[in-house]
Amino acid sequence: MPEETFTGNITIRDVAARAGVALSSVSRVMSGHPDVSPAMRARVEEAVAALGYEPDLLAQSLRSGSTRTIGFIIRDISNPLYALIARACEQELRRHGYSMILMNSDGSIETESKNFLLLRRRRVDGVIASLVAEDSPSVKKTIVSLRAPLVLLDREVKGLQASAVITDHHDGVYEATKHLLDAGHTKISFITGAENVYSTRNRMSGFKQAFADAGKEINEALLALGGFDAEYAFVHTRTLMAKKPRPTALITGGIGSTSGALRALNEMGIKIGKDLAFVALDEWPLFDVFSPQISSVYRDAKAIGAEAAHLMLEVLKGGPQKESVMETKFTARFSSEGGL
Amino acid sequence: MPEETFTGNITIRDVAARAGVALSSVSRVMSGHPDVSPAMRARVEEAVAALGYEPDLLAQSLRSGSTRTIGFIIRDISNPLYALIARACEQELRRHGYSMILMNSDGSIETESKNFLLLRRRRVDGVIASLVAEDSPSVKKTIVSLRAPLVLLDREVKGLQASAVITDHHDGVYEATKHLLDAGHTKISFITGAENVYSTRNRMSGFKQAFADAGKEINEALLALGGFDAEYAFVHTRTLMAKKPRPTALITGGIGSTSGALRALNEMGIKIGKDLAFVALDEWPLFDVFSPQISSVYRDAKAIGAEAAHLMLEVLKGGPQKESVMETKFTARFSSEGGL
DNA sequence: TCGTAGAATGGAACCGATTCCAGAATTTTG
DNA sequence: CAAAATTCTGGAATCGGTTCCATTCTACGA
Repeated sequence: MPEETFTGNITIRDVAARAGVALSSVSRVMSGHPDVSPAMRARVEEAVAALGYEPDLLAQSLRSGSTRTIGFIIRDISNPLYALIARACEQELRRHGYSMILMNSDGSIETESKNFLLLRRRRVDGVIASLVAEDSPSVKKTIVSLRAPLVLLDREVKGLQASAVITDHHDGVYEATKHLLDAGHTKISFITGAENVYSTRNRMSGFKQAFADAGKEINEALLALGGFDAEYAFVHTRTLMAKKPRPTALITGGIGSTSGALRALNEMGIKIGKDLAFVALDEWPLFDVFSPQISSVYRDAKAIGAEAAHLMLEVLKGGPQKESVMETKFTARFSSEGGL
Repeated sequence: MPEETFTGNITIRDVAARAGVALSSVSRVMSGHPDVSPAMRARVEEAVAALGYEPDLLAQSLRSGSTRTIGFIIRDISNPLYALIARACEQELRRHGYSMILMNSDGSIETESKNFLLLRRRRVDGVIASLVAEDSPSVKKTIVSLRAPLVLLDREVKGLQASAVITDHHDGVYEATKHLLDAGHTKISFITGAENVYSTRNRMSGFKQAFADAGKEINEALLALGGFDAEYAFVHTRTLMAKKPRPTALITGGIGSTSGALRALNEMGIKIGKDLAFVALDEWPLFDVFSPQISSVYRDAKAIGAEAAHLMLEVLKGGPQKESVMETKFTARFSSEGGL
């Protein structure tokens, strides 16, 4: 009987000693290697069970080169849309034996860059990310240096090897805009992030298409495409709503924008669905319960998260990189009435 | 000039070769060890810069025994309260060089247990968790076997070495209940999770105290203390609201419960603030913007997350385990009017 | 019966760092 | 100026596994 000291953790060495076999044999049994006799398997398994041995994932990772860990970088987990995506993604990754390291970039390119660097040092097997911007050369360089598969969320970066889960905002926004135009609106405001990310460009393309099809002109002065955060939307809602010919309708892109705009409108005493027609892109939980009920362009965050995980697992299995397109759906509710 | 092949990663070996020194010297320079001559430091730093060397965190972890990783186990990251906590916590941990592995337990004790086990195999330096239940012996055993510091969120487990961030729900709930009792309500329903977690017990204690101080009797049949999920609240709201003498007021504990209850009330056509006085424990983003405006017992999720990180860092530095108490605040809004 | 293919096992190198220990170089002390 | 103390540096062991290679043993066909 070997001198097993139970002060530290039980290692493969302890198991080998107890079973009276070589380290390599224990390893083979644990990993299900075919070159193992039934007798050997039984002896090792007995020792493993008796000692309660569990292989150290750190040591395994160092040797095998795979950490079974995926980095997940988003702007802000407290954004309910991202939270739903993250949850579905984590569940799916976990089902396949992967863990998720979560990092918030807080909307800062430097933080985002640092996060990528750190994930590289941690040797993660892959990264799922929603970039702050698509046109940052430093982030791009960092990503290339990762040499690990990448899945982008609603982003398109030229010259980058990556899978992506892309939302087709175009159709949803087109329907929403058409809905407003049909009701007679032309002074339509749009508040969302900058056009250096796919989602904004794609949304604007639906917006423009609707105007073009209706033979109407977009009033560029009513657009505020500068940031996804609530603060930006708050400030610009106030500014836009103070203009001389006031916009009669407002579309906000993203939950932060919607949140900031609603707060500003509330403070200004502007009632949506009455004084102003309002459409939100992306939904809140309980959109259908709270009043005023808000017209929205919906997307299935849970499906997006699961799909991101699938694309990642696919590439990790040696499969090809892919781009999945998720759809959006416009629902007219009370908030998009009135305003004229 | 050594034969540096740039096919793989740059290791400490490459740096040592280029600088013409021993591995140990490079290691000493990198870790800021005092026994290093200025000349040595300069040579090594030149080589590090020239090669772009970054130490492998995996290898460092294996040797040093510290992964600089904290596990974070919660029921559901898509719960906005947890999302805010997680974000603040991650930011704080990141500022101190730690990364966060996020795991959802989905309200299942088995999943929670598996998560703890996995975190142990990953050799995380600590775990921050909001347990599904406090009375599961299997989870308790698993936690003890972790032999890593633990910070509990709103939980008290007897005979467990752990720090904790505890919310003082008592006072907030007391005020809320008093508010309802003062208005003349006695048939007050309460829907939330089971009493095998601290938060429910502490909330019930405030609830009971208010009744006692008012000299009124609690109607036990109007309590539904069985689950934090929306589905449970949905079902029991329907049942409770169908009782012969209908409750005139309803308190829901937690965001899931509130969500399920609101949906049920909406379907049943019961208007809060008019047909029923309603108070929610924990807030949603934009509680003050949506209508009907909901009376609530608020707690600062951001502060809770940051505090959890602090407690963890404290213990990792060798400090003592502690328990921090966060306060709650009741705000009466429109939803708690009417009902009688 | 012997040579050889195949199965099973042990030994050792390796993944990429840290750290202890011994020895060389340098400085201080008597 | 020799001995001792101090400062640096290199070598080797170690963390806990995986995997290649060589060796032994068994079974098979010629």
